[in-house]
Amino acid sequence: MSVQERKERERAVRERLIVATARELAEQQGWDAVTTRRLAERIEYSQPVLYSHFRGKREIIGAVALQGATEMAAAVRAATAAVDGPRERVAALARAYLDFAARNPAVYDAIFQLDGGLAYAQEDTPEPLKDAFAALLECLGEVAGDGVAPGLFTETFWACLHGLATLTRAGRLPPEYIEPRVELLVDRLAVV
Amino acid sequence: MSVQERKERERAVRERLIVATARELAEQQGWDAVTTRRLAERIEYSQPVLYSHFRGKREIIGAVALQGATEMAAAVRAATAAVDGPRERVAALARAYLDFAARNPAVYDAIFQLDGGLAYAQEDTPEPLKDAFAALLECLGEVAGDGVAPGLFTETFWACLHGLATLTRAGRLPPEYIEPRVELLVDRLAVV
DNA sequence: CTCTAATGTCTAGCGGTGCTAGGGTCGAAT
DNA sequence: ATTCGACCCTAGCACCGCTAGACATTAGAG
Repeated sequence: MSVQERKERERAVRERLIVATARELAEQQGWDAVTTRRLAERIEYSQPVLYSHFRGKREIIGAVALQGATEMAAAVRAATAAVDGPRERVAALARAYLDFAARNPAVYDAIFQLDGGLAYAQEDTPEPLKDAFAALLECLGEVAGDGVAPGLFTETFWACLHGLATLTRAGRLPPEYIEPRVELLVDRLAVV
Repeated sequence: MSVQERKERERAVRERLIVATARELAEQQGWDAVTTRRLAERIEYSQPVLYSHFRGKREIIGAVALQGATEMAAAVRAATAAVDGPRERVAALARAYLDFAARNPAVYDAIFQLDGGLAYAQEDTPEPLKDAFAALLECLGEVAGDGVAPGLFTETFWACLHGLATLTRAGRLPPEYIEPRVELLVDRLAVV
């Protein structure tokens, strides 16, 4: 029995190695550079090994996305936990979100831009994704204002942050003035 | 002289055919399906002909993006021109924007998601892109409110719309409730 | 301890991609 | 009529995601 357990353990280690390597490579050189050949070479196994862990490249992206979503939820909670006052808490959330996107562009893409084969906004949505939304909801639900559903407010606010994050990173928006844009969003959207 | 002119005319026609075909194919089957081989086949020329018009696939995407930006600017202006009152004008703009994105997903991607090799938010930005932003600015600048620069306000509002458009289309947001989200955005962000 | 069977991995290859070199054809100008 | 140059196509490169089948290596039975 112990032999089988050891093998499973080793397989799990290797699977984590694949995900970590894919993420690293994506952050270093972009997702285009994450080819199955290069990835296989970096983990020092042949290509087919990747397919014994994942159905294909898409699922690898999905695995990175789930890992990233967990981290993002933690980052948002950490940034908002110690802040007093709903207005400042929302501002802290917005900064933490945009900061995460700027510091982990490839991971952010995996979560929100690329096709990782994940279900979104459904009941079979993976837990990390639901939890990331929940982390936003916990903070943003407080400032939805009367007559506005917290979920709807959270979705809308989130969409605004997402727009800022993606347009900034894609060079569609000048990268300075991030802070005043955040201020504008928070001041106008959040009802304190 | 006339012969040369005719040839130039024919070249221009063919170039438009390439762009139109690429766009059509992208809207029908997604940008992934727009390969140089398929595109060449559809225009009934061989692949190298594409490269006598464009440096590569990226530039073809860029050409579709420019065409789309022009149309989008026109759509926004048309939707807002006949509307009275700044608040309703902004709401009309938002709906027109999201409607354009929903009706022309591939074109929207070409403009805002994909790499078409275009410069954004710089002085050498192509005119159609500048004009599309100007179309937004004309309407949104009115409702920036005191102490907020019209440009900054427009960028931020636009980012919100972009976030809604992309998240909705990527299945990250449930597609119903588009209207209440727009109402929320307009009511809170626009100062009338 | 040996042999068999199964597990795991690798090599090699398929059909596809974006892109390009080089040869050939056809029309225009002399 | 002939030359010459512009134009386009065939064929091929290196790479992609993915997989079939050969090959070790190891586990477990006798």
